[in-house]
Amino acid sequence: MGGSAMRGLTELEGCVLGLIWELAPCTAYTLRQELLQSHSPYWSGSAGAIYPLVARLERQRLVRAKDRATGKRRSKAYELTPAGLRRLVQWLGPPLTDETVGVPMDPLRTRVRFLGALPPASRAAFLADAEARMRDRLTRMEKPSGASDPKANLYEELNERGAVAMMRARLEWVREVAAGRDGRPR
Amino acid sequence: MGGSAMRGLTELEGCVLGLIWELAPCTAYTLRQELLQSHSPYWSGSAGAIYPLVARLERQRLVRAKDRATGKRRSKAYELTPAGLRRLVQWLGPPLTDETVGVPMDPLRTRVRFLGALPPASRAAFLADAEARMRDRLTRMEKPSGASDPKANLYEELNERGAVAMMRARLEWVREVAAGRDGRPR
DNA sequence: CCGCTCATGTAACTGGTTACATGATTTA
DNA sequence: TAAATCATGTAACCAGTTACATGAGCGG
Repeated sequence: MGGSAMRGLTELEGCVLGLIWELAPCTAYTLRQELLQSHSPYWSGSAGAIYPLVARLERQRLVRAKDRATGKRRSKAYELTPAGLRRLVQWLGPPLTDETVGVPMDPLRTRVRFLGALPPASRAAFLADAEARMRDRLTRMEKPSGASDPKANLYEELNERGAVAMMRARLEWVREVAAGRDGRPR
Repeated sequence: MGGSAMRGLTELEGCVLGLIWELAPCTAYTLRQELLQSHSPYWSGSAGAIYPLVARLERQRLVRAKDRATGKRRSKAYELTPAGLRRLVQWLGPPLTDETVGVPMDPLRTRVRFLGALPPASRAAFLADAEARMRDRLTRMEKPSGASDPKANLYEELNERGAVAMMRARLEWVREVAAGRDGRPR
C-alpha cells in the first residue's frame, strides 16, 4: 500500500509536513514565508524547493489541497491527510536515529578545527568576530519574546529556547577557545 | 587569474582543504577515512563525493598531487599549493558569514517543534529515547580522551570539546523539555 | 497607469548520495 | 588460493539552489 516504495522523508519534507499540520489549511506561499522568516534559515525557502516538494507530497497523498480561488486568483490550501499525519508521526519518532541525536554539523566548529592554518593575528580576529556576531545574534533572539508574539504553541517556544541555549553554549565555547588557548589544566 | 570564476567553497570542500593542509601529503583514501571515522559523520565520506571533489580542487590548482606509485599500485598524495592555502585562509575567515555563526540546523530541535503532533504518551517516549541516546553518546565521546590519542593538535582538541559542549547543552535542554513542559515561570 | 507585493510555478545546474566496477595487496 | 581490505574511480540519481517567467490584485 502507499504507491511508491515509501522512502524516508528528507529533513525539509518532514519539516514542511509539520508546518502544514500546524498551519492547515495553508498555501505553499505561507510555508515559504514561514521558512524565510524563521531566524534560522538553513533552508532558502525558495520557490524552487517548496512547490515541487508539496507537489510530491500531494502525489503521495500525504497532503490534499482545497482549491479556493478568490476571484481570478488561483490558490491551493493544503492540509494533512490521515496518511500524512501517520507519516509525520513516524518521521518524528520514536525511535530516533543516530543522525537525529548525534552532534549536529556546525560550520563554526569546523573552521575552528583548522584555525592553526591562520596566522596568529588572524586567529584572534576570527575569534573576536565570532564572539561579537554571536552576542549580537543572541540579544536579537532573546529580546522580541517580550510581548510581541505570545508564542502560539508550547513546542514552538521550547524549540526557540533550544536555539537560544545552543547559541549560549556555542558562545561560551568560543570564549573558552579565545581566552585560554591554553585552558586545559595540562 | 585563477581560472574559473572562483565561486565560494562548499562546506565539504573547505573541510577537505583543511584536512589536506593538516595531513599533507595524503591520499584521497586517507581523507575518506578521516571523514568516516570522525564521530560526527554528517558527511558520508563516500568515494563518490571525495574523488570528484579532489579532482575539482586539483583542476583549480588549489591542490597538487605527487604521484607516488609503490610497485604496481597507483597512488596520488595531495598537498596544498600556495593558492590553496590562501583559499583555505580566506574560507576560514574573518570575516565570518551569518551562515557560519548563526544557529546551526538540528534535526532533534526541528522534531521537538512538532512534538504536539504526537499522542502524549509518545511524547514522553520520544524525550526518554532522546535523553538516553544522547547520554550514551556523551559518555562515549568523553571517555576515549583518557590516554589513547594525545590529540595531535590543539584546535582538533578544542573542536572536540566544542562538540561535547554542544551535546551537553542539548541534553540539558531536552531534560528541561521533558521535566517541565510547564517550566516557564508563567 | 505604474510599480509593488501576492502567488504559483518552471528550467538549468550542482554537490552529494548510493551502488557499482576494477584491480592490487595483504592475511587466513 | 580464497577472502578481506586497500585504493581509485564511474554512473545514475536526487533534493535543493539560483534565476527566470507569468499573471492577479492593490496602493500611489
